[in-house]
Amino acid sequence: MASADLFKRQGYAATSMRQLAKAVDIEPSSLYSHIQSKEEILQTICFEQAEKFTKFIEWIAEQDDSPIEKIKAILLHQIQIACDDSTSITVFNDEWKHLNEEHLKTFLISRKTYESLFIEIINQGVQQNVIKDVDPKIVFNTLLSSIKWIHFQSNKNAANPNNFSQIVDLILGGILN
Amino acid sequence: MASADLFKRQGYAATSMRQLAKAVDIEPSSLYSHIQSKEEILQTICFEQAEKFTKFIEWIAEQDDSPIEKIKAILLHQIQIACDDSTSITVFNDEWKHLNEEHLKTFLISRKTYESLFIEIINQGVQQNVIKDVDPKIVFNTLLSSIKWIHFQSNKNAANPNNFSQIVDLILGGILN
DNA sequence: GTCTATACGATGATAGAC
DNA sequence: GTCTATCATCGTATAGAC
Repeated sequence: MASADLFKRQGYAATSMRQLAKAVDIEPSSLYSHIQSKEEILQTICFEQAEKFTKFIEWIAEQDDSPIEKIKAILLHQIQIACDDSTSITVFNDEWKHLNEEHLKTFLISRKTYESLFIEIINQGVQQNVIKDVDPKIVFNTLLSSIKWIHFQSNKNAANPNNFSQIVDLILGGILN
Repeated sequence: MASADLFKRQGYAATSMRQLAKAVDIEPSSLYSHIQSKEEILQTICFEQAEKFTKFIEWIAEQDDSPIEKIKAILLHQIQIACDDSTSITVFNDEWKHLNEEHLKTFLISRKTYESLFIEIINQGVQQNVIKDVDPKIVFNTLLSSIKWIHFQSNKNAANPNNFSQIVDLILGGILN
């Protein structure tokens, strides 16, 4: 999608319908045969990604794997998507605040659900004594945040599939030798 | 600064001069007695923060501390600032891409300088065998990224000074027990 | 589904009086 | 340094012909 690319580079608010139209080589008004509003584009991108993540964590949560294996799988999944579709992920990460009031509300609920499922897994790890007994919210935020640079990489540099598990091990095990 | 607060909440592009004016209770045109353009406000915020970070890492780099101590100090400093002035830090982190061509160029050079100094410290740690031998750019990005959630915290929750060293230890040592 | 034409409010910024 | 008045441009979106 050309719109995700523009939203990623310029941000949602700084991207006009005129630019969007030029990117797909039609007149601005013609866009409205495909969409109802500019916000609808943003909404589609954000909720597509949100659903992807939520479905995965819901699936992982009910597997028989250990908490550590589950967290590894989630991080690997996130990294994979950040590489495969870096534009949509950037929009999902950085532009959701421009959703309209109604969509924003739904979006935040969805994030909260995701957080709860993740924190449940962390708590299991703490109980089993394989994860440090630190505030689970800190662990959650640190884990998710630590991979939010990959989608900015210009390409295949630090963030190619060969490095995926290396990155996950770094995050889980720390940088200390 | 009221402008940093609006830029944080709505983003630079979505914030108008009229809103900025209302926030300080004057007419929009009166703003131009204090600034030359909207972009100048953004520029001031971004470069103030950039200078703060650069000065600190330059100072740390020439200390006698071990690489790990240096990295700890840098992360603690970043966390401290993220708590003290979360609005400016959010603008610095997320809105710099709206700088004009000339300022953007300077800004990116400044970031590159910062990255080089940080990576040098990481490399020292790797040579001394106290830091894992992973691509230093991955380590750099992961470390810096992992604290980029603190400035979003509503307040004093997970991110109060008592937790600072806990967070740093988590990042350096990983979540594994 | 695409076009031309257009509505019309919002945008950043300026001129000039006080 | 603040105001009122204003400018030119761009913003999203619609109407209606083809």
